[in-house]
This record gives sequence, structure tokens and C-alpha cells, in this order.
Amino acid sequence: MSLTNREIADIFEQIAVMLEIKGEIIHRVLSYRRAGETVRDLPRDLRAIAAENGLTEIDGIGKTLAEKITEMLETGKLEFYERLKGEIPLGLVDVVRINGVGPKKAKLFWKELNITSVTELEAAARAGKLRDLAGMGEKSEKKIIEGIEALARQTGRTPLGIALPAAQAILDQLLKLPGVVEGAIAGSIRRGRPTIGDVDLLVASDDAEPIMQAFVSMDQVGRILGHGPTKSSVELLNGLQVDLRILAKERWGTALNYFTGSQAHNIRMRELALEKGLSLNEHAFSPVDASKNIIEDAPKILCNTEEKVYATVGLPWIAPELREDSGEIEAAQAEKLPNLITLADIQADLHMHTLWSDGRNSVREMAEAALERGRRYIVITDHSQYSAIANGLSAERLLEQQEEVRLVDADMRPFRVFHGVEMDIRSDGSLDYPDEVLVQLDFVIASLHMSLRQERSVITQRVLNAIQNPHVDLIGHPRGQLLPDREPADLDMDAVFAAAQKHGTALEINANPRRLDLSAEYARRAIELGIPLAIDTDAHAPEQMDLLHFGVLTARRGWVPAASVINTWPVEQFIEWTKKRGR
DNA sequence: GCCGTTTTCGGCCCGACTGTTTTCAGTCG
Repeated sequence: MSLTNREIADIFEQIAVMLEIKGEIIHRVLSYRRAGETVRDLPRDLRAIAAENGLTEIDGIGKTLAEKITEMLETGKLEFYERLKGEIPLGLVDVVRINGVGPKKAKLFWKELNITSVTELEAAARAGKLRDLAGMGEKSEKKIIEGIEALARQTGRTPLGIALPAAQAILDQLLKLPGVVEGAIAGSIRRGRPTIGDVDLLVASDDAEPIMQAFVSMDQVGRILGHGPTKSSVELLNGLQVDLRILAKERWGTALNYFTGSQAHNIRMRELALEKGLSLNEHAFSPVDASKNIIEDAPKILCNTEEKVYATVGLPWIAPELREDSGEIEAAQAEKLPNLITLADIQADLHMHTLWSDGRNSVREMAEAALERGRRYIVITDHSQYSAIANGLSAERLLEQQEEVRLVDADMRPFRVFHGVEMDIRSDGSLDYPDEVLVQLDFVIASLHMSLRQERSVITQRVLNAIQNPHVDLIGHPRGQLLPDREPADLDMDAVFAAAQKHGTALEINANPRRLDLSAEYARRAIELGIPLAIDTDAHAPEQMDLLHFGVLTARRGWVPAASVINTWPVEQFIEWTKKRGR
């Protein structure tokens, strides 16, 4: 009956599009759009916030939107939305998703040709009925057909683990071109978002056109979406969209800042600039007069570094991972930016698999691979018996494995190899080993793998059972999401956090880019509550240990300092912490 | 629709590219 955060976010975003088609003032539209985005990324259940009368304390939610949220939570419906659907066909929301079609065109097609869906639009375009409309022509009609085809191919957002290497490969090619002084991946990849819409690349050069020509001519380019002298967009053969901007080196700071975003962060930066009598764009700061018009003959301020951009608006440099307008500007102003964790802070990997269950390498091979990568200690954590499909270990085999782990540990000192397990939390809520077994291990992870779609109270209780067990040290990939498509389990995270806080149980940020679970938003909430975190690779083979940086990126997005992460600790501190926990 | 030690009303960031236009609206990021 009651709607979820995600469903409410969807409705707000649909309302924004419908209002825009209707011709509402853009700022009212943007209020709904921003509210949708905020609700989507919220690390708490709206039901819990509403119960505390805290809805209007959410940034961008005022009295009106709070009332609408309350109505949806209480009735499962929104009268305003239902009425709007009577005025503006809902199918137009999808029409606007077509590249090159915005609210004005959608309204034109609807009013002139009674088109209310993508299917109807495609039929009209193929029949040549669009070209005679005002402001349309043959080229526009063709672009719409291409846009519809691209939309059908599109599989949604791309996981960071795929996008980052793809972006790096293109950038590496660009960096080899003559005249390229500098290059960087910008956009949501640089900010470490778990999934990305398109790839944003930035290059510094004084001679942009030949570089741009080389870019749109690359082998992996399937289609050119736009091609100007300093800005181009292409669709790669694998479907990924890549945007490239080229600016002069002396503008690198403003350009990188602008192109990294987020859009919300950029808006705040530009507002701060205006307060100082400056207009900020990707090229420079320009002095403005009282009515905010650029003073043409006043000297502009160029910034070749981001540090200079931030300094010009009176702020210290802000790490890209924080640039979401989620408090980082205020923290910077108060000189209270977090001291973010870095990859170099990580001392250990507490979650990995071997040939004993579904890993591809031996205990010794995994230990040597971790040592090569600079880790100082690891925990071997194979699957427990309930995960039969992953060759999970019976209690007997688990203790057999312990002998092997002890041998490798003795051989490799001072590098340490501890013996743990990734124990299933069974569907009925029980744990997969009795306490007598758990007490013999150095470290215990408990994870959900099965029955992830159980109803909220049932699946939440499973996790609580694990957190409350004094032998369980860490909850692995707590919400069970798989990017980009598998939704997390319907856990009551307020209850999970409260229990973890009470029992001192750690929560994992699983670094595998398919997981990144906890997400940054939840990680941020966890550290605010003083809950310890661990960043682990869950490696099933040595090369997967190289994915650790994705977990660190996610932690940084969650404002996590090193001290909150147990595997940044020296081994003695780690041992002491586990001993305090009932073994 | 939100928001406020400059405001409870009147603001709310900025530019590149495209296709259709004879100077610009629409779209996108």
C-alpha cells in the first residue's frame, strides 16, 4: 500500500517532466526533479523520517512536497499526480527520454499529431509526418528515428567497473595524439558514482580541432552524436556514450571543475562566485555588474588548477567524490571537510575465497597475491555449507582448512593469514554454523545470499540475528544489491544500523564493482553512528584484489575517514578488536 | 516549489552544438 522511496522518486521525476511539457515555470519543474533525485539517494526510509516529522528537514523538501510525500506514504497514491496524468499523457514522459526530444517537441507532436507514446512517434517519423511541423525538417525527423533506436539499445546505466576501464582506454589513445598537453576522466566516473550514464573526458590543448577529428574517427566509435570544434559526443560500438571537451591548458582548473560536476555542485559554485561579483563558467571567472551582466572589458580570472578555482570562491579544494551538494560546500566553508580514506591506508583484505569453495586459487596463492599488492594481513573466508552451489564448507572441512591456513600463516610471517569464513544467514534466519564452530575462527563474516526477496520484517530479522551473535564480526555486502539491475533487499536499515551500533558489529563496503554495497550514502550514515566499516574485495582470484580502489572510492563518497575502517588498522589492533568480540 | 544575517517576495548557473532559421529556440550536459 505505502510507496517506497524509489517509487516516490519515480513519481516526482515523472511529475517534473509532465509539468515541463505543460509549460510550467522551470523552477517549479526543477523542484520536483531535485526532490526526486534526493529521495532516490536517501539513506533512510521516508516512512521512518515521516514518523519523526522530519520530512521538511530534507534539503529541497518544503511544506508542499512533504505533504505530497505524506499522502503517498499513507494512501499509496497522489491525487495531484493522478490529475496530472489526466492532463498530460504519461507516455510523453518516455518520449522525452529520446535523445534530441525535449518537452517542447513532445508537446508539439502531441498537440499537432496526437502522439502520446514512443511507438506512435516512431510510426509517424517513419511515415514522414514529422518533417512538416514547425521547426522540424528531414534531418530532425531522421535524428528522432535514430534516437528511438538508440533508446531501444540502451540498457540503462553502466556499472563503474565497466565504464572506468573503457574511459581509460579512450583517454590513453587521446594522450598519445600530438598537441595534447593533459587529459583526464571527469564526470561521474571521477566522482566515483557506482553507475554512470556516459563518459566525460577532458583534454587540454591549444589546437583542438585535429584532436577532435581524431576522437570522432576512432575505431571504436559507432556513431557521432555531435561534433563541434571544442565539444563532441560519440556512441561507441558497445553502446557507451563518450563526451569530449577540449580547452586550453591555462583553463584546466575551471574546465576540470565544470566537467567533473556534479551539476548540483556546479550550481553552488556559481552561486558562490556570484556572491563575490564573479560569473563562473568552464573557461574562467568573469567580473559582473550589479545586475549580473558580465563586464566586457574587465580582466577575467583564469585558473589552471582546481585549487585556484576553489580558492577564488574562498574554499579549500574539495575532493571530487564529495561534489554532490550534499553538505560539502558547508563543510568546506567551516573548514570541516573529512580527512578521507585513501587506497594507501588499506592494510588488509578481510574477505576472499579459495579453491576450498568457489575461488580459483589456493590459500597460499591468494596470500602471495595479497602480499604482492602491499597488504600486510588477510583473512581467508570461504563459503559455508548452506551455499552448496559455491561448494560451501561443512564444519569438518572448515576445520581441515584451518590447518592449511595455519601452515601458510607460519610460512609467510610477518605477513599474517587469518582463518575466517563467509557464513550464510540461512533463509529461516538461523546461522550456518553453531557457536562452537565459530569460536574457533579468527574472523566471521555473515552474509545474505539466498531468499533476498523476503518481506521486510523477515529479512531484516535475519540480519539482526547475525549482528546479535557475538562471534559475528562483519556483515558482508549487507543489502545484497547487484549493479546495475538487482535491487537491494528490502532491509529496515534503521534497525540494522541500530543493532550494529549496539553490538559493535562491522559492516562491509564490498569493493567488487558489481556490488559496492554498502553504498556511499549508507556508509556515510554508518560512520555518523560510529559503526565500524571494512572495505574488502571478496576476491575469487588474485586479479580481483585490484578492484579494491572501487571500494575506496565508494567509502570516500561516503565521507569515510581511514580510522573508521577496521582493515586500515595495524594487525595488532585488528587482533585486539576481534578478541574483544567474544573469542 | 524552495528558500532567506542582504529577502517571507522575488529571486533561483551557464555555454556548446544542431537544425531550423535569417537571428534563434531547443536540447543537452
